[in-house]
Amino acid sequence: MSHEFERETLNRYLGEHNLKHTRQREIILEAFLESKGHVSSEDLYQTIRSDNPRIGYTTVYRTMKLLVEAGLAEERNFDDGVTRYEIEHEHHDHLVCTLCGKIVEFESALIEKTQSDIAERHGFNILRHRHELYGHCAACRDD
Amino acid sequence: MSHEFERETLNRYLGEHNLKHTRQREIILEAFLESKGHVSSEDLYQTIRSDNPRIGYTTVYRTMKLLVEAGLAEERNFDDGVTRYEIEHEHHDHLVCTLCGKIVEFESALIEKTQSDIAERHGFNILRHRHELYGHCAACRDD
DNA sequence: TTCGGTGCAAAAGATTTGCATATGT
DNA sequence: ACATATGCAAATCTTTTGCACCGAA
Repeated sequence: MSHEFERETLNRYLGEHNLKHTRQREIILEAFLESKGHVSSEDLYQTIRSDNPRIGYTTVYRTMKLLVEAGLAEERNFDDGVTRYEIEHEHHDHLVCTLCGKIVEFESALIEKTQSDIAERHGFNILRHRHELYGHCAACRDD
Repeated sequence: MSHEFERETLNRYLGEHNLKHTRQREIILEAFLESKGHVSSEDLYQTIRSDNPRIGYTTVYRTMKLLVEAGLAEERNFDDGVTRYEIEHEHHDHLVCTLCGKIVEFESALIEKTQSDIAERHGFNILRHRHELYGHCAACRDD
């Protein structure tokens, strides 16, 4: 899947919301799509900076929020006080290595089902959840 | 269970670590134990303030970290940028109402087991995890 | 007396906001 | 032309630190 599809989604969103298609937004979307995911606005700002010194970090922060609004990005927090973004795709949770920072995605229908049961039992209507397992990955355990 | 037990735990900890037993620490521990749990340092500071205007918020922040060290408190974060503390007790996770802020604890052996399996499958050695379900509680859904 | 503790003010770090200017449409 | 976007600086917000003074042991 090329990036064309994503870019089109953004353009449609911009059009539908009276927002302008700017060079900065294009550059930021590009950098985001090319990232491995789980990048912070600061990461993207640093990456973009070298080729585009005139771009402001404020614009990156604002644009990432916009991408979330547009449904292209999803916000994630991994307990280190930095907001990270990943390309929106099917629901999943994360394993995080606290030594090297490696992030692995996982998904469990059984856990999802159990969550629903628990929520129902407590009368809650669940809108979203966070589920993160923190520890040491195989590579780090060998050191 | 009275608070005497907890206070003794703190005193033992203080003694074992060459730390002093101060009036402030006593006041803060008292306020913490009397809270319903899931309180922030700021919450405690405000509560304590009325009776003890001379206490500094810095001391509250520092003391809460100390209580965590001592094993009396546990740190929690619920996505609103504020660190909360609860009285340390058996492991559990949380349901959070995003409308009224209500926090309900839950525990599931099935989920714990599934988590272990997933971690093992990915070669991770899990040290801790976060699992929070966000939504609307029964009371708020009725409004 | 001697360290650790406290309180204030200032610093930090991530993110947001005010505002004058620049730029899509 | 007009409304939105940008970029810089300054403001926020929560938590941490530096430092002179205080107080427990």
